[in-house]
Amino acid sequence: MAFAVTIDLVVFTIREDELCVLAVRRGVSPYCGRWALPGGFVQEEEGLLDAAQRELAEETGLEDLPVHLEQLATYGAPRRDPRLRVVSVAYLALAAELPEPAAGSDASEARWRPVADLSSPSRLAFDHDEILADGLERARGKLEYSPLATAFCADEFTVAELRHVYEVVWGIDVDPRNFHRKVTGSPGFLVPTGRRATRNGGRPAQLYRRGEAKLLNPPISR
Amino acid sequence: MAFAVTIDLVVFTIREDELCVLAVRRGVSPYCGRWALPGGFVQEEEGLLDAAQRELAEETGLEDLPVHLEQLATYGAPRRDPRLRVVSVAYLALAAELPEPAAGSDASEARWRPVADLSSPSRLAFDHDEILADGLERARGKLEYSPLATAFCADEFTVAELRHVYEVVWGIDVDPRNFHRKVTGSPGFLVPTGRRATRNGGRPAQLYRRGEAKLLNPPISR
DNA sequence: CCAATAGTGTCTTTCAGACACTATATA
DNA sequence: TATATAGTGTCTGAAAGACACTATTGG
Repeated sequence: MAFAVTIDLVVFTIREDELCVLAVRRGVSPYCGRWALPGGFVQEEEGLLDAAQRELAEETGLEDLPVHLEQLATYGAPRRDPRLRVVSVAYLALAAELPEPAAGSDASEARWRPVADLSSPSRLAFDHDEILADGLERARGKLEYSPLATAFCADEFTVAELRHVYEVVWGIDVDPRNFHRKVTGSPGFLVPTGRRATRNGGRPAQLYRRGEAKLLNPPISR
Repeated sequence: MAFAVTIDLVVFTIREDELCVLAVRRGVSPYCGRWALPGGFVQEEEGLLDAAQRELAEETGLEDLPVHLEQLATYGAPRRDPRLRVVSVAYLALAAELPEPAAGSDASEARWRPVADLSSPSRLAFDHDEILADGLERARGKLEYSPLATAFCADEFTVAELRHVYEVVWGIDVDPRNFHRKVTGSPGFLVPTGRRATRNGGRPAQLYRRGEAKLLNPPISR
């Protein structure tokens, strides 16, 4: 039995206080005209992660992206693609704010779409609603016990910017004082650069870079 | 580009104070004679989870197994199988103690092997060392914040038996008093049946069944 | 000066971890 | 009786959450 194997990407970023996902409008059948997650076929001599990185570079138009990329899950229901039997390996990517993407070969349009606009009966193509929901849940959960939130920030960032990531992804308010104490007290999470920045008036904030820590203990609870 | 798609199973159980994994000795090339994880090809009209359930039933010889089964990860390095391009979707299964398994069609032998015996340079076939390691890490992590440990227990079990699961999987001692307070105080985790049992002498213990809770909050920390 | 944001200190409650103690079975 | 295991109570230290307070900028 022969299968086609594809990669689908759930790429999140934060733009203007909203969690956004990279979406493409399909220009070919099936689901022509419908919004979908970006993706494509795995090539003959290509590993799965390699394929995900290639697709990500193609869709965003950028090389050497400073993004987090991890495998999410694999979807292979017999008729998820009406043309042929396709098994799709989904990857989750988190990126700092990027420029508006360019449309790829088989997409008539590519855009950052607020995740809130794609909920419920928004009906992405194929089973992409399910993949998006799984990606969102993974991202939300991982913020708790990993330093993943820094993947949404630029190379240098303030504690307030990092806190903003949590607030947008979780959709709740976080106490600035307790958050500050927690993240600056978590060893290896943040490294002060010595520089300071004034972003929105008020006292200038210390700038930080991601630290070496791979796990947050204790976690930050939702 | 055509791929073969397979399922590989990481099936854990606890036997005689040891965490064991279901392993088969390969009877055909490649890796003939070597130990491997059980698995097989996904059929034409079969979903991935369906295939995993079918393989699990075939390998253990039992239907309607009361086991936990979840997708683990997907492995697709270009030359992980020397014969052809294979993408394998691995599933993690956790089961209460089961009888010694029967060998399948392409395996000369099937056995429960202690995980400790398969560490380091044990060299399972293909990339199965990596899959096993990923499965072990997933199982260990999930015990912390989910009621998954009950999947290793029979339908009715004592707090001591549940504690034993944590001790064997994590390889550490757990304080019986604090553990008892914690799990019985976690709402929806355990449901007392009213029955009692004497397993090893001493005061008989209350018997419990799994509750409805899908998440443990706060988690039990390693 | 005031407004706004950054960052610290302090109090209360909750919970993990250590462990003494009581309860109920078998030999 | 002794012994083994089940289950409860209590103390201590760490950390979460609430929030008063100080610090440093711009207007």
